[in-house]
Amino acid sequence: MSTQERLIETTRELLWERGYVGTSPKAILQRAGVGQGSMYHHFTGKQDLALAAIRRTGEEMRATVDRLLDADGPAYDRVAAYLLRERDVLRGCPVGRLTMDPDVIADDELHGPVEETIAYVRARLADVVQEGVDSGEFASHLVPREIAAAVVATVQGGYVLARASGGTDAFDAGVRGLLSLLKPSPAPPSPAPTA
Amino acid sequence: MSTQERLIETTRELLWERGYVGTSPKAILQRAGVGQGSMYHHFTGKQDLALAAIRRTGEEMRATVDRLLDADGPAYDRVAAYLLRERDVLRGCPVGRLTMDPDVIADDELHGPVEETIAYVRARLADVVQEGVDSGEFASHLVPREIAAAVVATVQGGYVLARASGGTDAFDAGVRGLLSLLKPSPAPPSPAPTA
DNA sequence: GTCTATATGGTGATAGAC
DNA sequence: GTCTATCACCATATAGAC
Repeated sequence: MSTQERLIETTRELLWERGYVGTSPKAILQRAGVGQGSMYHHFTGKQDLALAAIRRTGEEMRATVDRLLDADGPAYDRVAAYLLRERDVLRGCPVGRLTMDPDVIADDELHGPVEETIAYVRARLADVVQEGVDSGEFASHLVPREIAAAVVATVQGGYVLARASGGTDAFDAGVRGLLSLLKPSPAPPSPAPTA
Repeated sequence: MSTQERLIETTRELLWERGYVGTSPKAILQRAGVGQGSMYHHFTGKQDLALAAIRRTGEEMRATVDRLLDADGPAYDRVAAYLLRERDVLRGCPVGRLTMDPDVIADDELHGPVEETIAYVRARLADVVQEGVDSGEFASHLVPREIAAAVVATVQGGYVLARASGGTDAFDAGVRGLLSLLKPSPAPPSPAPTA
């Protein structure tokens, strides 16, 4: 792996662990095993390097969401796949956590990819919910973009609960709670499910 | 207000805005208009001052939750009151945001009041949901502590969505989405609601 | 490309005068 | 109680040798 790659990957790790204000160039260089000169050769500074790292993390997340939601099957199952996917719960969301970073929010460049990534996930989930409403799988009074927001919020907030309590149970509880609310009723005998 | 009070209140503000790693003693002193000596007279250091600030913020939050959930009325209305209460959405949660702070999570003293406060809110909400299940207001298959976790997570995650998008709409959407899922069905004619 | 100085200002804490 | 040194160390960036 090139020096530049190592810098980006190490920055991604540290941004995830400690956020932007909590990550110093020095810490990145030490963990990457790279000298200071290399970083300022490939990037203009901390912000520029963080930008490359955040963009890549955003791309990765969008790809993951695509993979989960592009699957076949009922809308409920795809939403459930998103909610139940394997996660490093106690580490939190590498994109979402940046929203609590004052220097990220204050910087349009850094804020951009964060905003786009979260918006993308919400939009893709809203589409799936819309399909579920259209097919009669979900109640017609449900508003897809509201349900999508609730789904993403449950995940993002689940990380908060998990980290607050020091365990993953709270995350799982929130997800199960939401799924229990979302689950299509046991379906009265048979009003032609494939209609 | 005493110097000590000013320090605590200013620290609460800065922890809310910038988190623990993003807040320096110097910044606190400047905003509070206090010299360095005063801080080290009243507190042993940054951690000690932050602890006082976090404890107070936690107490305040527990009091707010008590006020909202102790009200009379259907469980749904009380949960809705919690979800719909006035909030400074774009500032996020002064307690929840600390869970993303690596130095808070790594420090048992600082972590303590954060954990207790979030656990308290979840427990109080779970009690309300349990009442709703017991009274038949909510479906019997719902698990109170799971619904409570979903409710708190929706709020905590709603802040993330709001800050990511730079507006409060996403928060409101998530809350409305959850409430639409939670809302007791329009109630078939009249199976004695006060039974 | 990568390295090691070097520089300026911030961080977190202590010392001791008033 | 509050203030102003003072301190050792870190943060971020630049300069220039190799």
